[in-house]
Amino acid sequence: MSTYLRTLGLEAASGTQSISSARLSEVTGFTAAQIRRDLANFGHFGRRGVGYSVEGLRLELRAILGVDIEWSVALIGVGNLGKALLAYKGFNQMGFTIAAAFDNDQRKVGSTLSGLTVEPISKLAERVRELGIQLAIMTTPAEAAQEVLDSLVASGIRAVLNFAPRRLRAPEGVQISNVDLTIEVEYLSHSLSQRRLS
Amino acid sequence: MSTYLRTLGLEAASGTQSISSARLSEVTGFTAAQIRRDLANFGHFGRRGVGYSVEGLRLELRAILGVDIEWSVALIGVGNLGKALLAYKGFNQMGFTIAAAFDNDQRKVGSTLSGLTVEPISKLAERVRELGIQLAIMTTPAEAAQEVLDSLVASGIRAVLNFAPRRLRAPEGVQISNVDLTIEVEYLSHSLSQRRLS
DNA sequence: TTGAGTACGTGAAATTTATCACATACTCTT
DNA sequence: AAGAGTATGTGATAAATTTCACGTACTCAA
Repeated sequence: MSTYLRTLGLEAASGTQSISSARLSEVTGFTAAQIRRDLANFGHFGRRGVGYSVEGLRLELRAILGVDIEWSVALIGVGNLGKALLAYKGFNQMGFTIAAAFDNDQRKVGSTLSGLTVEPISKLAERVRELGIQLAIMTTPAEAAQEVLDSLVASGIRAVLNFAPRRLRAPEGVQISNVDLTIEVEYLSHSLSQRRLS
Repeated sequence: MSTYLRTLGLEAASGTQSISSARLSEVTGFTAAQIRRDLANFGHFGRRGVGYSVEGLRLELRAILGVDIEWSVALIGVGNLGKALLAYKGFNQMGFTIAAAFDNDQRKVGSTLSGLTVEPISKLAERVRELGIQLAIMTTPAEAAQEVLDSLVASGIRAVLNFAPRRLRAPEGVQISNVDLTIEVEYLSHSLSQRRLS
């Protein structure tokens, strides 16, 4: 659904009013049937013989993805990856505002990055409450990850995007999404290796 | 398979000789049956009644994933994300060496980052040949992505990891893996939204 | 108004993926 | 040596996902 929304953004920018599943298929690479099925799952957004209204579908998808409202996000771990995410405009465009940044390294605490002052992790619970943060992005070292997650859960956060290469244990009701950058590269090296053999 | 390999690394570090699918299941979160199926797909690595040899399985998985040899990688686009990836040690640990970094921004060309001098994209084909690069990571802006990919393909690269939020068109035989950081966050905001409704 | 063209939505079929359950094979103790 | 315990590998089964194919609904031109 994210991909569809992004594609619709491009289409809207180029002035298209209406779009068919066939056209979406061309651009996104999914099959047309797949796209129709996906969309029909959430409601009847299209008109037969016509297609989908670009603007209408954008609004629907925004609501489905929950990006029709602004989300406050905490970022924990201001290493290289953390800094990159802080500066990354894609989140803002999608309605995610990184409202606070935390790190345990005394040398980083107090410094300003992309307009945010880095705070110590001990302030986490307090700031989460103050700023109404519901979502966290973890870019901590693997060793610290579980401990940080426990703090996050304790402060009431219920959705976490984890970049640390470690599977985390969280109580029921806390949603964790893991991103492992090396997995993707390994997939490529796997297919290159396979190709070599055949 | 990547996850299994990473888990085995941890187990090896803590001195375990042999590991069962049940134990792997605990740590990785996949079901034991799933793990056995996955592994059996590539060969008979385990011993009944005993389990898998941690070291033996690591070697097998390394070979399967193609990380039993060193890969030379080119990085194109030295923005924040590019810098983060350059400094990211996970790639090195897995046998990926970023051998060259490229950018089209004149202000960046010539600067040194993580021990690499940034080169202009015009040098791409030449350097790919010289360094035997087979794999590229693209962290360019979306607008430049397709053009850069075409250059990469022309210079003989056949596997690309793309962080630019745009679906790329590549000829048959060129493997492209897309990473879109916002998709993961949107998935979380989607499930938070759903939860609110119920 | 009618007919040709377009394109969604969706049952049905096909394919893929995951789970179950157990025969097989190994280890260790008595 | 035998029996109890453990754990793989894999047919069979179940579940999920994708694709096919077509009825339905809309547009436009003549």
